Amino acid sequence: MPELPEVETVRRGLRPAMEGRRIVSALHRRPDLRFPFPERFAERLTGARIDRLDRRAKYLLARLDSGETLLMHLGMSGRFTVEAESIAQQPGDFVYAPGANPAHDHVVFTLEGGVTVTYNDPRRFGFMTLFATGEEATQPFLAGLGPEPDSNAFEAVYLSGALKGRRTPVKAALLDQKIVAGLGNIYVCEALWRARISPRRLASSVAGARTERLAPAVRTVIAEAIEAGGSTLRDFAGADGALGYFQHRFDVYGREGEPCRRETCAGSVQRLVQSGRSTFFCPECQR
DNA sequence: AGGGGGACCTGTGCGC
DNA sequence: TGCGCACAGGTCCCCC
Repeated sequence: MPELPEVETVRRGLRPAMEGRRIVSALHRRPDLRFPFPERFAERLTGARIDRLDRRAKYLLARLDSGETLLMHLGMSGRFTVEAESIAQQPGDFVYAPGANPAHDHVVFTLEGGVTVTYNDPRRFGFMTLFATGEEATQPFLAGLGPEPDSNAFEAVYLSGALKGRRTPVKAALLDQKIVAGLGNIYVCEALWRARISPRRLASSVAGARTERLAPAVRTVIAEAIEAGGSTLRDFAGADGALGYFQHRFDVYGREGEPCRRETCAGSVQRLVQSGRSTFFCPECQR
């Protein structure tokens, strides 16, 4: 799945297709994804205009003029495709991304102007729900999320406080969406490499100079990945062929056995498993 | 209460 | 070529 940069890339791709358009019809082809669709899902969407498409952490939030917000999460393998004869293709726009098995087209939104937005998700870890706009603070998925990496709130002093006393490897702490919103397995590995911090180091021992390096490392890796249009791995197809090239810039993720990219380092990238998930790091320069 | 592990799914790629 | 296993971007839930 997509992590924050991929979700942001999807948001930017979907905006011209969705914002300002009414939903002519909505269709879900099964009763559930990860969770059941909410009551009267299609009915509540039909006729509503999408005023704005926002993002918080890895959630897409479509603000509707009905007073509700459509919350969408892509899980591990979710992808949106757009078919829109009426939208002139501009550099950076979405185009239909072929290759998805249509058996996993679970949701189809038909919008004004001949625009069709289809949600495809083979593993079905994604989900959609509706809530009253303004109720974000009591929404289980949104309440308690940590700051966005690009927000002023996310800086070394905050991070130091958030990691303090945590008896867990720093890698696990950075995956905790309550500490910082939007990081996933790839960008945590990349940020720790940039900050020269071992993923095995206890979070409680990351403070001072290390948080001074870690907060900007998180911020810049996410910013650069967004700038590159996210990364395109297996299940994540951004859409536009010009997008999604950040994976070519991974310093450690998926590079087991290859040389460390730090010029001053003679080490090589190792893979280990933490909490059942792969971690890639350089044991020479990450301490 | 915090932390670890399993569960939820399907698809792909690799070794035998 | 075929089969079985390991692994994949997330996160919820249960148990310790």
